[in-house]
Amino acid sequence: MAKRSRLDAKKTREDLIAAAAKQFEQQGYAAASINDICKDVGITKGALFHHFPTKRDLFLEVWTRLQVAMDAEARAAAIEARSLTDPYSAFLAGCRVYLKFATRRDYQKIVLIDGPAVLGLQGWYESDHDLGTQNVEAGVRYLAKKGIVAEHRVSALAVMIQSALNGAGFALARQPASVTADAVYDAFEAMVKGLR
Amino acid sequence: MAKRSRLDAKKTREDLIAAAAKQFEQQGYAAASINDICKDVGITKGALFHHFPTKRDLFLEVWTRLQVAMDAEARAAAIEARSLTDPYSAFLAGCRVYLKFATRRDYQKIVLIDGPAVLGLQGWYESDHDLGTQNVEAGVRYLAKKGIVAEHRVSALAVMIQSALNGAGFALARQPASVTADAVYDAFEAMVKGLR
DNA sequence: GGTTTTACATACCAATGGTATGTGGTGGGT
DNA sequence: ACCCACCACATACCATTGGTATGTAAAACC
Repeated sequence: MAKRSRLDAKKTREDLIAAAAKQFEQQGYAAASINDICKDVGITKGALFHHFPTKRDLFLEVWTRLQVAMDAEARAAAIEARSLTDPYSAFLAGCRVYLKFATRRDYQKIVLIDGPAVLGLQGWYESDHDLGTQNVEAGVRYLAKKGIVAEHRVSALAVMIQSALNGAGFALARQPASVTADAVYDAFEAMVKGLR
Repeated sequence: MAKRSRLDAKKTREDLIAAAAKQFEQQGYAAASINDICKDVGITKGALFHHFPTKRDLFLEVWTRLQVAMDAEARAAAIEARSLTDPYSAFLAGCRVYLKFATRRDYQKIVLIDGPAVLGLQGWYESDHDLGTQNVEAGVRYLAKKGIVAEHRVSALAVMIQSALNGAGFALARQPASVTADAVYDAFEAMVKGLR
């Protein structure tokens, strides 16, 4: 039986993450089977547990990649908007990206739904990979510096704004949709504008 | 071995729900063992599966009871506030109760964290037991009737307001707390007031 | 008072996440 | 060029899990 080189190992790992992401999205974390993931990749459990010591660690990897992707896109959007217009628009651009991710099925199932249950309260908040929180808080803090919102409300507002975006994403995923993406974004802007 | 009467069966069922609630809160749904719950009550699995066809059904019962308790308290507070002052204060009183529940450990773990993962998107939204959503939406709809918020934003705002309260509850439970309950109230009221 | 139904207990099952161990190939050191 | 440690898997196995099938004594009903 052909044993693989280090380069192949990296590919195996990537395949594993891709297969896991698919299973976690489609079946949910609990229903996603380690055996099924291995079958998808074409390896055995021994290989999987060689790359990831536990199912939770595999999930964490998938979770982190989604968060990093969201972070990158949000930062890029915010930076572009800031150079084109003003920092306030930049903040809204970041929120728009966040809202876009909150409507994605994989992001919903993995990050928003199973994430808290699998990683726990600690994992959710203590992890410095919770980039959504950091970005939103940075945005609100900037608004405070500009005098748009009160300084002492920054933390509380940031938490609530991020949660509002999460909930909006859920609402958009509901079938049949009682609200549209445009309506949500409109309402969100109205809410943020009211903070002045 | 003494077989129980129907009155004892009711007690067994209640004991089962109480033990399950404790386990679900302390261990989380996945880690909570059916065997442990049975051991707590002093019965066997046969009895448990006689009362609840599946672990999920047992969880649903615990989940529903929490939702009903929250609903009752929120309605009572809103009704009292409305008779004392105005409908706007009544809405805030209801939100205050919701926020209080969102800081409770059992409500967080069972309803907010494990709830979506166990019951799924369908169970979360399609269930007519999601009283939190219904109450918040009713409150916002009333504000719209009074001209405080735009009519076409009712649904979107309701979802975001409820999620904002959820997130605020989590933040308040975080150790060490980066925000206080008063600060959250203050920020929440400022956000809602801005909607006019 | 005999029959049905209720409220459990007992025994068992397939599947799960995880572990312990085996093994062939690869790469670095000399 | 050779050796050997290590890497990347495979194989075999395990305890525990949620769930089922069946048994059974007591209660409820006609």
